[in-house]
Amino acid sequence: MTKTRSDALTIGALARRAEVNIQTIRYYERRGLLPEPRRTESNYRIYPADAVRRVRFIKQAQQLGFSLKEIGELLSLRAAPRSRCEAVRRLSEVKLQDIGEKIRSLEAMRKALSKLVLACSGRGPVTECPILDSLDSGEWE
Amino acid sequence: MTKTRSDALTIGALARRAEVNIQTIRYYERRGLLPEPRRTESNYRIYPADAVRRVRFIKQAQQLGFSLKEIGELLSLRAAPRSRCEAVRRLSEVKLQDIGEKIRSLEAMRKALSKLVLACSGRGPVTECPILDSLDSGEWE
DNA sequence: CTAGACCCTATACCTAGGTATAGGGTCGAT
DNA sequence: ATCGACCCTATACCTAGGTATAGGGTCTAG
Repeated sequence: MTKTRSDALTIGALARRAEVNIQTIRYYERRGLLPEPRRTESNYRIYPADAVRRVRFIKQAQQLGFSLKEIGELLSLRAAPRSRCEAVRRLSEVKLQDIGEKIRSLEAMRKALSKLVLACSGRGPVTECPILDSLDSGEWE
Repeated sequence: MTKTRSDALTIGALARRAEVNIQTIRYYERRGLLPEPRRTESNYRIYPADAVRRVRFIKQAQQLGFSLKEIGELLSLRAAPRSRCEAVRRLSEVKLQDIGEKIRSLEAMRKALSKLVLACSGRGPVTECPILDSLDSGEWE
């Protein structure tokens, strides 16, 4: 009793299973992240069941911080049988560096801002607010 | 010899001193972050010298992570003589929390991705790449 | 046979923070 | 008087990642 291949999906079914909006599927297709699927006679898209995995791949990669453009590169690498794992690792390392920079930048913000918040009693008129004052003078740098 | 008030600036001079694009000044005006300045007879904007501080205030606040919308709130607070420093501190605390969340989210990304990079030898064909594999299966969650 | 749920394309709109361009007018020096 | 540097408005464009709408066609259950 092998499953006969009636595991084909309409776009709506794919979107529900992959937990994205229908429009998002079409958008990914336009962006080249999903291949153009077969069509029925009435021009409806029909997807094989494993299209769900493909969409989830994209979502997972986004959660790791990859942009859609970068995800396109990952997918091309995956599709090219001659490519080496090395290339994937390189993209990932670049992304790790990006993430590190973002974290550092946010930590600098946090440090500067929390210093200001500590300096601010919360009492007193806004004209004496140390937060506004320092934004004005740029002292906090 | 007090400086006579010929310290008025054209938009270009203001932009140069505040180190922003001319278009940015006009954009801030449209967004309500800069008040509409006086005009010459020929309809040129003219700014008092301390408009430079105002623009820098905006830039500094951006560097602390405030959006232009939030900066608008800070500026309104500053302009309202009855408002209390308390309100400024509240906005800043909310912003600190935002920043903290972003950092946590980036750290989760970093952790997950660096685990994958460590698992990847960089050798071998892409079909055996542990990074791509795990994106596909979602195991790394 | 008709209502409702689905699908199609094309186009516009959204947030956020700007930047660029077209088609003008003005000002100062030579 | 004319050249270049400046200014004006209005509008379009940009990145990133979608979402919404208009105006259609299709499919299926009752």
